[in-house]
Amino acid sequence: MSSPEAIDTRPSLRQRRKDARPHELLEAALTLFVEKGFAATRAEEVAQLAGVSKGTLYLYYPSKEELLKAVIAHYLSARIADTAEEVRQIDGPMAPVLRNMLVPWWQQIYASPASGTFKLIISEVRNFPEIAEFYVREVIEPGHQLVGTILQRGIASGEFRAVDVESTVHSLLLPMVMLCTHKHALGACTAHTIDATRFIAEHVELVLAGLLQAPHAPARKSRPIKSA
Amino acid sequence: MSSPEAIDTRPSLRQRRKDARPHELLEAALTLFVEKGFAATRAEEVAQLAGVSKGTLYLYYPSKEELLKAVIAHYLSARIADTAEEVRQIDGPMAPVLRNMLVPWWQQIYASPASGTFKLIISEVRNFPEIAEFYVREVIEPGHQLVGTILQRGIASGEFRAVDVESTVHSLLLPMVMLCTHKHALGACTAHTIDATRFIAEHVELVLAGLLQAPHAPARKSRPIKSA
DNA sequence: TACATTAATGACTGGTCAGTCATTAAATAG
DNA sequence: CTATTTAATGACTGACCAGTCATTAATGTA
Repeated sequence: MSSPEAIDTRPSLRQRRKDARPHELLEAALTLFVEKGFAATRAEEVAQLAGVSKGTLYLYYPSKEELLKAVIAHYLSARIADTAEEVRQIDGPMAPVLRNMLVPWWQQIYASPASGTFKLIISEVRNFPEIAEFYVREVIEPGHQLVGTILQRGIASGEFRAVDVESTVHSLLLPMVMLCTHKHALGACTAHTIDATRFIAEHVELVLAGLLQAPHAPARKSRPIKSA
Repeated sequence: MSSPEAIDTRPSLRQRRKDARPHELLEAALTLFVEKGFAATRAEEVAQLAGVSKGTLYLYYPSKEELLKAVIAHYLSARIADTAEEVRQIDGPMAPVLRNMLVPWWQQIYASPASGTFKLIISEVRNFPEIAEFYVREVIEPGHQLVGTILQRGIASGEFRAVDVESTVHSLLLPMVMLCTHKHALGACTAHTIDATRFIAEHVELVLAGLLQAPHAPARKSRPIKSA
């Protein structure tokens, strides 16, 4: 049962461990950085959670700060670009795109550990400006581009009202980001929970209700508004 | 010009300084905790920004942690309860309430230093559970109660569609909180800015468009926006 | 078998910082 | 003017922790 060739393919337990370490360390680091914050997390805790000693951590990442950057970079290895390509190839009404692509996309993100990156970035960007640059370029801009395009196409076809695109993109996305952030902040330490799956779907429906052209909306005379 | 009684009223420079110190320290602490995070801020920095020595800081607050709690408590000394009372006394349609009370309320919060408390709480609650409890009781619950009541009254009168109240409250508020958070995170270190005043108004309009019963829906397009 | 290489360790070091306290300075009282 | 009280200081201490490196253990090789 032991032909010489067979032996060669076996990468040895040790080698396999070694290959897996960087990822295990990143996962442990994400968990702790999100939970306690970067400054309040000790390097040794990260190592321990990943099942190695502190020395081993520094074998793979030269400093705590580099570890942080690696965490951010890893968990953003973007699906956004792919999704943008998918959307470009769709034609027809945009409402189903929001319902059937944006909603599950966010539901997945929310459920995954990647949801923690938002809290992490919010808490730490100001101390690490490089992260800001990276994050804006890799996540915010592509994301806005994507949703902005969907809205513009809907407006162009007459499906949507001619709303302010910039604001509406924020109206769609900010609650999602806040929801992910909440999960790892207050949501993690009180009974005050939010039914995320439901909220994501409901929110998109509400925005859609505000976006879609009312069938025959007669311009309503606005009631006189009393100043407060 | 110097009657004996007049002398008595003068509280002496030193006394006035002493009275002002706690607030000056809180302001300095808020600024730095929001900017750098609690763990990464040195007690001496806070003292320096408030123009005193480290020893003086510890004369007024027994520990860094107590200082943090005092900051949160102080900047939440709530306007929410007052607003709730005002709203209770209003009758008639609820849309103007959202437009004329909620919008300026958030615009004010956004512009004030209090906007930083959201980032602070997000970053630090998990390390200080007492803060969570306090914050839920003093801010989240009253806030939700207030907005929830407005929505319910609108639905009861037929002004609004019968949406899910819980989700809609979140749809209204989460973006506002995220906006304040953004101001002190990414917004403070990149060119990627959001026109907050405008967004707040537009967002409420968008949600209202989704809320109002279709027949009454004001198919108002871009209404003139004053750049603030 | 002995030797070489590579992975992993954890005791140690140097710097940092929360919190203290003996001392100084200012204000007030007698 | 002297004595007393009160505000403020900043040098100091002890704990903590990022990052290092001499040592150990495991694996591979001859």
